[in-house]
Amino acid sequence: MKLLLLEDDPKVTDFITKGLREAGFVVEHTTQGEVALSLAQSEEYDAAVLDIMVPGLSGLSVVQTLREQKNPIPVLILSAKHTLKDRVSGIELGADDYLTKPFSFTELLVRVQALIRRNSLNAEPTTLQYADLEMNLLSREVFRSKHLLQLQPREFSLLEYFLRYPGRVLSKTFILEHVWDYDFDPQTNVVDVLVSRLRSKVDRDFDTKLIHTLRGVGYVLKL
Amino acid sequence: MKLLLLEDDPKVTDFITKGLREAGFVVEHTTQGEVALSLAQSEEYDAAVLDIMVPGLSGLSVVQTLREQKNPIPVLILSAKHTLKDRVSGIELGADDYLTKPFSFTELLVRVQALIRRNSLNAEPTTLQYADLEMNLLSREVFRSKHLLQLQPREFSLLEYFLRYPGRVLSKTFILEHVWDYDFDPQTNVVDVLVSRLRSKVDRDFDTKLIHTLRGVGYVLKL
DNA sequence: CGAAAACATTACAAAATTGAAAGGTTAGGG
DNA sequence: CCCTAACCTTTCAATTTTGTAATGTTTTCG
Repeated sequence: MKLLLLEDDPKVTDFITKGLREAGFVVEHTTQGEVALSLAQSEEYDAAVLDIMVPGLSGLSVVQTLREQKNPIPVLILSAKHTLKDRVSGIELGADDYLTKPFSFTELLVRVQALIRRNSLNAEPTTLQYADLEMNLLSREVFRSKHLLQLQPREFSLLEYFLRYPGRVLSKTFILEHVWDYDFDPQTNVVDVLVSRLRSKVDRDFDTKLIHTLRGVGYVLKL
Repeated sequence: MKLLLLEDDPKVTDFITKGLREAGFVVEHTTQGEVALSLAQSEEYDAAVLDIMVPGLSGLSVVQTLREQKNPIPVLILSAKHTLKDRVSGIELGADDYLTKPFSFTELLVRVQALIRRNSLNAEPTTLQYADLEMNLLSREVFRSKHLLQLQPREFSLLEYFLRYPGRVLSKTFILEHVWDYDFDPQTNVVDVLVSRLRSKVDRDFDTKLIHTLRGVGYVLKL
């Protein structure tokens, strides 16, 4: 785990780097915002701890620039002031967390670790699966037991909802709202037809059925 | 960073866990394959180090099961034997790396760190962008300067290739091969038509054009 | 048990997407 | 400067996808 630290106060720097290194982080340190920015752009770091008040480019400017460049590196802002205004603008500019001096080292460590963990967990899934059903959202391929299913866009969309909410009943209203973006009843049986079509591809050729009907309630994906 | 270790030899266990903990890893240890498997399934670990020769379920079986369950956790296999056969079967079953005893601790550390880093870097991107063009592969939305473009499937596919190879010339043959999966010339101007349609959505309403023609060569996405 | 409601399936029609062809435009070599 | 090849755009037709409606089936409840 590699961290980037932007801080100009030698005492604070020493205190932070020592602690973080003991905790197993590789820490790269600089006192200049410009350097911090170009280091962060290398995309080699797992998180950045930036002090607002440094000579040259401030920590806030660094976050701002990084976010403009769509750089998702987790950023923790350090500040001597603890005015609400600063806190708000830090978060608004794209920082993930904010800590005001003075702070205990443990406090910092906990937050940094939380940021890194959150970051890796928050990644959107690219595949959804349930039982032997597998959907790859990037390639748009769907497999049931290694067998490729050829789904139409609407069918894909419905199955995506089933897979995002496995075991949960999706009402017809929910389906109309999400698959079609309708907030009214089209007075036809579109949903029934779509479910039927999806079933013919997902369930017809298999013994264990995955799409079940709950009369008067909706449909569920379950074993 | 949390690691899972499957190892039954107390001396080796001690040697490895101490070193890894000093290097900042949280190490969870077990001597039984079954336990290792269920721990790995919790998806809380950043990597697993598995010894092949342990009582009960072997390290190889653990990897195999994990891979069958599509668990992408990076796995390093440890083995006393260094026969080619073992090495091959370990990698074949889905392990990411292989180390034979005896080994130096540094050797192990380097490999584990490499695995974790590689894993987080190898993640497929979910958005592609170039200049003010932005494509989200998961939501299938495309924006140019915050303005949503309504692309058809074929248009989307072509633009995806442009964005995956920005600045690189895509020949008509390349496009036929990738967007259509043709390995022959259909003798019509489908490619020209598709490029024209894409341009009308991507470039028509904007001053700076992104799709350029290279007469006799192909098309490029560039500023 | 029988009627009504909810659901399933099929067939057909409408709409959207894609491919082919034709005609116009541009660029570059002779 | 003209001719030709490459490219661009538009139009039309074929195909694919989606929506509607009709008909058949199942379940529930009096």
